[in-house]
Amino acid sequence: MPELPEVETTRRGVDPHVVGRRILALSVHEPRLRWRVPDNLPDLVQGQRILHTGRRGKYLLLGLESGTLLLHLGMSGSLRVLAAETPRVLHDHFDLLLDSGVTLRFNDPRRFGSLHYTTENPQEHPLLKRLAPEPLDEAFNAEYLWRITRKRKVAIKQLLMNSTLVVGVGNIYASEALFRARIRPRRQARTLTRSEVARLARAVRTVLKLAIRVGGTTLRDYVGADGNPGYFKQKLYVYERAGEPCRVCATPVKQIAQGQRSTYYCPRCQK
DNA sequence: ACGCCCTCCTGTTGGC
DNA sequence: TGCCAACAGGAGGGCG
Repeated sequence: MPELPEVETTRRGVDPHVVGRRILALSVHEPRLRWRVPDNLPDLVQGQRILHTGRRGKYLLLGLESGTLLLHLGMSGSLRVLAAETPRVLHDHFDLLLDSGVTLRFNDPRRFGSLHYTTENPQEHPLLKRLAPEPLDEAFNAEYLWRITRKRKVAIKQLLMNSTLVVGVGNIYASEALFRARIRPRRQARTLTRSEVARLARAVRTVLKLAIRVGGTTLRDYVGADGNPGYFKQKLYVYERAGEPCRVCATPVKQIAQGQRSTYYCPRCQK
């Protein structure tokens, strides 16, 4: 599923095809996404030039002349760069047609994705303004993680997936970061020591950067803007490896449930 | 402030 | 083979 590395991969794939292009039309085929796409959105963006792309957490941003488009890929979404005449397939929900003959086409079987437009500073948008610091920015460091973990009883894995505390980390990278930091996912956040917090902050950054480098993780649906899958699946230590030998110590990987989500860890490597 | 539970939707898988 | 429940990568909103 699209977590930070998949969204960043999509942004990088899309960027050279869209910056400087003009939007000929936004065609919404299915407005019923996570939030209904407003009927007047096509009128608002038509004719505008795309000035830059950006990302905030798992939101992909397209900076236009008079505003910003905010796209979330949800659980099963992908945004592809295609020739405008490419036939649509099931679950293609909108097309952003550009003056180059290319279209940005959004496909999302589960419709948990979303598309918003704002003419204000996008960082002040209700969906973005409460998000935690970017994990690849300086502000996300051991000191920050130490501070937010001190009084929290919640399991550290669930804390990693709370976007007001840490952004960009979903179910896959939470398990992977905890493995790399050698910390058990069920540990209460406040019980982590200084050195564990430092290892975890580093592990989050490392795992996200490595995943970006290989185009993200494709388990089922995800493809980048060019239609290619990501290759980080081959580098997963624990995710979806229940019963298989730990790549470090060969102990069988365990699977547990936390908040209705699967978590994977090595009972020997992680304390 | 925090923690928990529910919800949105479709597709796939596994058990009986 | 068919049916059905459980589950799948997110996260906002509401409640106590």
